[in-house]
Amino acid sequence: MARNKNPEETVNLILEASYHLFIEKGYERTSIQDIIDRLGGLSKGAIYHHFRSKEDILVAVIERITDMSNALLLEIRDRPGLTGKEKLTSIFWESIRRPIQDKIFTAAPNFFDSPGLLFALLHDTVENAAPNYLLPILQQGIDDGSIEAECPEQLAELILFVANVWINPMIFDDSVEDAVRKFRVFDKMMRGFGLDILDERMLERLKELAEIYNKRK
Amino acid sequence: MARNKNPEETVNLILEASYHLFIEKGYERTSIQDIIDRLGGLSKGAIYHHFRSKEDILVAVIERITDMSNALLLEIRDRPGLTGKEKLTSIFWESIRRPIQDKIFTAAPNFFDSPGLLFALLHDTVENAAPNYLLPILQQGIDDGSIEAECPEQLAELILFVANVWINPMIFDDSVEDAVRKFRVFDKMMRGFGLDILDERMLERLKELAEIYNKRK
DNA sequence: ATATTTAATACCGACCGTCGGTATGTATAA
DNA sequence: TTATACATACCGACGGTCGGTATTAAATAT
Repeated sequence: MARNKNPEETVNLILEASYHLFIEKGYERTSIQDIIDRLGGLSKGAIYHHFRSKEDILVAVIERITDMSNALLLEIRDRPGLTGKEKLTSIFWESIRRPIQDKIFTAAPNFFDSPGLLFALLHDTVENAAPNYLLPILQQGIDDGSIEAECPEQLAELILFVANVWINPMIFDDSVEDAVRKFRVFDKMMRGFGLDILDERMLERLKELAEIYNKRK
Repeated sequence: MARNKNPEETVNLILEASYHLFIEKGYERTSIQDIIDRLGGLSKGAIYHHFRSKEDILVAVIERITDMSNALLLEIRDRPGLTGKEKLTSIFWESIRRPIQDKIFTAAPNFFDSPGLLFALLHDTVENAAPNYLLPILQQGIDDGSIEAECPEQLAELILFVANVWINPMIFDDSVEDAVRKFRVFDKMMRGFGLDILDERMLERLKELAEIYNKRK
């Protein structure tokens, strides 16, 4: 392949190809050669010019995914004119209304063949998303009186944790009924913390999603 | 190495060696040669006589770990003369009193370098532990009136999920205070489900554990 | 301004060591 | 004698390296 004047494009191409391959085949089962083939013309040397290792590519890909999935949290956190509780409600409603991780979950029926990806999301949840995005929202809620919490750091972790790793993959559950039950249990958990932010509108939308995804199997 | 009269011993040796290596170095970074070296004398042919692949060894090792960590659940589930709620309390108290996963967590400061292991525990939680061990206990509690739950299947999943993946690794948290906060949030969550099973005795024991593990770092 | 040199870098592809896995052989237990 | 517990030589594929080439931008000279 001819030399590119602005190499960022090449980096993007590599990441794009790797992203799809990692999701389709899993990280371990994707070889450098696979990436080269998909890029059609780019050489091994080129890849190793831009990345130090295969794992380095994975890290960059994961960063993309987490950035993408955190974009909504970031935007809502800084959205003006809302109470903390309203922001929390917005997060759940909007992430259900237009599921960001669509591409990941739909394109990757063997998402669970790639523990690395799931684990990376988990790691990001604890190290980044919870303290930097959800915690400030809870704090604001505590300040403006719309939320009550004794240990907001841990509560933020728990909520994102359960939402990302337990609730989110529910679309793979064998039945819509199970998805609804998960939603109810999650709702009860949130109410236990004084957070009555889930409503019937969300449940209806959830059923829609569950049905759509179930049909694809 | 000479031929062993009962080959089960050889299988055990292979699993034992692999178990430690997987925990110390992670699965990916452990080579078959590493296992051979650790076994001292046994050959590659021997290993591939007893196992079809490296992944096959991993599966067997994971089965050992999950069996070990489920042994307590199994025993308590079938323990006679207790209400469902009392059994639930027993699970938490006894798993804190003598932490089963001691060996895993202490021997593996890079446990999180092995997403595969963590993921396997997670998978076992959803597919095995929750439906086969915790759910019957919740069901019994519902029957004998000591527990109230609308969706026991999902509740069992959630509880084990949070306990295994969020609470259990807390010993690696930077401070004892954070561990205590996690415990409080978890307690509040359980009380939200009408399960007031955690008490001060557990908290004290937890502080002990957290202090012990923190000193090792 | 234009031409020439220089240094940096985007990219190539042959090559290397290591890995998981296999084929074949040998010794021992039943 | 036959099945099996093990040994060993070997294979292809893998991640990664390295010397080299082509292209570009910056520095310098004209």
